Amino acid sequence: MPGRRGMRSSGWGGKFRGCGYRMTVPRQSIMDVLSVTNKHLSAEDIYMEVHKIYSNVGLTTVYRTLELLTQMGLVVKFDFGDGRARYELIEGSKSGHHHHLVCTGCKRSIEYTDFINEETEFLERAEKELSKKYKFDIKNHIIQFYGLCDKCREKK
Amino acid sequence: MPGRRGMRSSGWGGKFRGCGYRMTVPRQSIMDVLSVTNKHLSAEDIYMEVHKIYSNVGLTTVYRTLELLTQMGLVVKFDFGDGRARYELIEGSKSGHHHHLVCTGCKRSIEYTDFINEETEFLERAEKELSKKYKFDIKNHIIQFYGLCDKCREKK
DNA sequence: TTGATAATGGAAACCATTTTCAATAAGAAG
DNA sequence: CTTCTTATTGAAAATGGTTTCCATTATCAA
Repeated sequence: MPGRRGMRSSGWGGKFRGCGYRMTVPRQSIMDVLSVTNKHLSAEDIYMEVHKIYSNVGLTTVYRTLELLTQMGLVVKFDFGDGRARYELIEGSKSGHHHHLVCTGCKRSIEYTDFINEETEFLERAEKELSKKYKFDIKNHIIQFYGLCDKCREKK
Repeated sequence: MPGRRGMRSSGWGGKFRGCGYRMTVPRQSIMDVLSVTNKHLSAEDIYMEVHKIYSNVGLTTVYRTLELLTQMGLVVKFDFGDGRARYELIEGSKSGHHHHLVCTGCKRSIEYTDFINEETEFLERAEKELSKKYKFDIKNHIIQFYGLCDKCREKK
């Protein structure tokens, strides 16, 4: 019976400690929120979600953890132009790899999963070569298409 | 001898008027700055540049114009994570179509033009199909790779 | 030239994100 | 289990890029 007692669910702790960081209650609960959702949440969204369970976790910590996760390459930070950043766990259990269509009018975004296979092939090669050429340790990527959604188009 | 008298250089005026907007001195000067540069400038960068010639153009107007240009699909707005947005004229005379490698450590970005041809083929098809499927009027796109640059990697 | 109204600029307001700092808790060592 | 070092945290205050307000000015169709 491996790992009784502590048994703090998922193995994120190891990941953190492996990078020289500590696993804490706030961090664990933020990971929980991120791995359960299937949408891109803002820092405040996450804060409110975490708050339901641990009402003493502060918004500041949420921001700090999100920054840390981004550095570690576990999370991607998106900017859809509405003034607040969104975060997604890479390969976030739920919705698989995807990209976004962003409306420059209402700033809403649509997630799409089309072409992912063709993309992957192309992106993997690009990633490999760019890493070498520019001495970059590439952790992840984003592709976003900008334009006007159905509703915003007819408004104008 | 077509268009004497006014002869205000480039044909941006028509583009603006065609969309129901007016061509003004601030707008013209912002377009001038954008079409001459070959790097992604922040609103303030543009403001300072414009200010050299027209010291009475306000920062507010720069923001407003940039937003307008983004809506019109003439400009792309980038977020490299350093807290200020960057703007680039599409097909901005100088550097051609390109994408960015963004360092999550120092927030600096590297512009690359590799793979653009292969990309284009793929993206055009994606753009066409996504437009139809999601009823989106796609104006442009971005691709960004995130990771750590050479310097930031050895720091940690 | 004129008039309707789009566009502007400066100052004030916004508000997401960051910084500060004293208090707390993770985890290695004993 | 207790101790000790120090990473982490939370609350409040500060920051600073971007927006909003509004009286004034300028564009351009008629």
